[in-house]
Amino acid sequence: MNLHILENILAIEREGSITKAADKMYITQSAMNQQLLKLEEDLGIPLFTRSNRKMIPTYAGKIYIEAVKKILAIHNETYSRIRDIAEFRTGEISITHTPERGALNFTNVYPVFHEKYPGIVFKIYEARVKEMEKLLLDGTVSLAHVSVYKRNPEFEYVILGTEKVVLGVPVTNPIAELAGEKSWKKPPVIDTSLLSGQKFVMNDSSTLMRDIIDDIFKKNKVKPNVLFESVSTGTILSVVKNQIGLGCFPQSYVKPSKEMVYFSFGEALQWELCIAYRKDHYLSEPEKYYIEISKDVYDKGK
Amino acid sequence: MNLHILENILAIEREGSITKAADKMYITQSAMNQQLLKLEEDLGIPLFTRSNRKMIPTYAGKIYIEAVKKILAIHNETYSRIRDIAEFRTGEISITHTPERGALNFTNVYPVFHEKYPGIVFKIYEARVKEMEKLLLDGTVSLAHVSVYKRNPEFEYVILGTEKVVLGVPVTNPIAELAGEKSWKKPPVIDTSLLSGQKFVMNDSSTLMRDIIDDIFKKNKVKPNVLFESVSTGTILSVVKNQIGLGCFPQSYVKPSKEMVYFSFGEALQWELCIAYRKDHYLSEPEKYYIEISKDVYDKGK
DNA sequence: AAACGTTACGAATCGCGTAAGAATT
DNA sequence: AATTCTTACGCGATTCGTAACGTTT
Repeated sequence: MNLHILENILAIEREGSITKAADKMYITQSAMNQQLLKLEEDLGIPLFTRSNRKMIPTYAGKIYIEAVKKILAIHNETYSRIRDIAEFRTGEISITHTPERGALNFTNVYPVFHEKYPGIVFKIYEARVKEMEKLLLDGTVSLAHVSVYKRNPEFEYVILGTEKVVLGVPVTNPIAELAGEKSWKKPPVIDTSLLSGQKFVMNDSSTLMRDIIDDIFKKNKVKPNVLFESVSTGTILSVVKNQIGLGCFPQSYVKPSKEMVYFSFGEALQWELCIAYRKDHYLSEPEKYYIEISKDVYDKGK
Repeated sequence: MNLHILENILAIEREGSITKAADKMYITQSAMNQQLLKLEEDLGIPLFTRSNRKMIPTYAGKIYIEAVKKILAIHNETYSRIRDIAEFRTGEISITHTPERGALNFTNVYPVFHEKYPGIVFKIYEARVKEMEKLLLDGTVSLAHVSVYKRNPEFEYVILGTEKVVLGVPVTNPIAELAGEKSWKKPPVIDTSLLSGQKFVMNDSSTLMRDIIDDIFKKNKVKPNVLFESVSTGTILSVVKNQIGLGCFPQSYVKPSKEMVYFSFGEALQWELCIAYRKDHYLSEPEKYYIEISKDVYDKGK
């Protein structure tokens, strides 16, 4: 059944006549009549009482007409919304990032983006790196701000930059002497054999960071003394500053400090900061633009 | 465009695959695919991103799907309502009557009616007899409880009974002596020549009653002295009882009274109590039933 | 005679199924 | 090789317009 019949029914009611309604809708009386008769047959009840004077809706007709009005209202609104989307005037970019990292990046990128696409809203999901893959695969999210240690062949990655993992050591720890004056500028590579038995505030086992650290410690046969775990990089930093134990965090958190010094793990321990999306995902113009300015903002930030 | 596509779109989303959705909906993958492609072409934007893994709704797709859900909800509700109407389980009878008369009849008829058709509601319009014709003709109302003095060829009339017009005369008026003891049982016919110059409380000129009285007075060259007019039969009765003047009202208001006596105008002044409807109006089963029991109730009331 | 709804019929269009193609796993 | 979406093509159903018919004013 053709959708036009819905509008035509309303026309019949408005005009009070099949002939007049047909004229208004640019079809023949015959077609209009056939549409109405077929509809009435389908419903099993007349929608109008035929009077030579006028087409008058029956009780069923009134109910049907009310429904048609509601449906057409929804239909029209939906079509104009979708037309807006097609023209990038409105839309949604769903993106996921980790609680600590993404928000930072996002607040720098968003104002520039909003300039060009004021109608597009971001739907932000916070998730650990491991969960992000699920969100990308099931379509909950189209983009993910992610630190990549091991790539997944189902995804495409746009590299914003690389970041080393840094080891923070309290100044009161004997190891700290090996760091030199300006370790915050260029952290020297640590001799991992020194780390066995050291007290550590570890990243929570839900984090990618923890996987990576476990990985490198296992390779180098380091057995750390884990005091406790935390998902928060801030907590880890403050534990180190308070001379309680050693901790690992991304390079971007490094700042000159009197309470701690920094070491790196060399090339072995670094990851890529990426925006990831499914290989089969069609990138919309706004999404492409978001990725572009993310790269720009990251480069300027250096 | 076939309406089935709406349900099919939801199936594609649910199943995450055209093939599976097609199986569920008992059509071929090909047909399902063609429907989706055509719809997407019409909208000018894809509704799903094709992944070998899954069909994932795009942002536009999500919006479309939401709209479809709303539309199908309205559609289903409407169809079940209309099915109920077709089977007389629910419905509406729109009827008009005069403020004084109809309500009385209606309260007697309604309980019996409700027994058989509990789902049918009455939509009651109060109107003067003269306005009733408009309401019937424009379809606002399908039935009218009406007192018929002159028939209209556009309407069909079901006669419930006839009713004479009665003249009420205060006992203190000299004419009252002519009435005899039990005028409330059988009002004697008045000699209209006695009425010229008498004080009258007249029915309002919007009423059919007034037209009829004017008619008969003109024929008999009676020139009444009109004190004032009222639409309310109750007012007229109380004026007569208070010995202020004479008044006319339907026979059904006659009761034994110490303050007034009754006369009739003979055969000349009587009308038919009817239920009227447009000749081209299709009477539904409940409407037919309502008319039947109206007749029954009227007959018993006598 | 004019206006309007209904019906008959042929032509154009639409929608579906079969079957083959293309791409991915 | 198997699965899934896409495309080609032909058949059958649907829909529309022309035109005639029936009824009312």
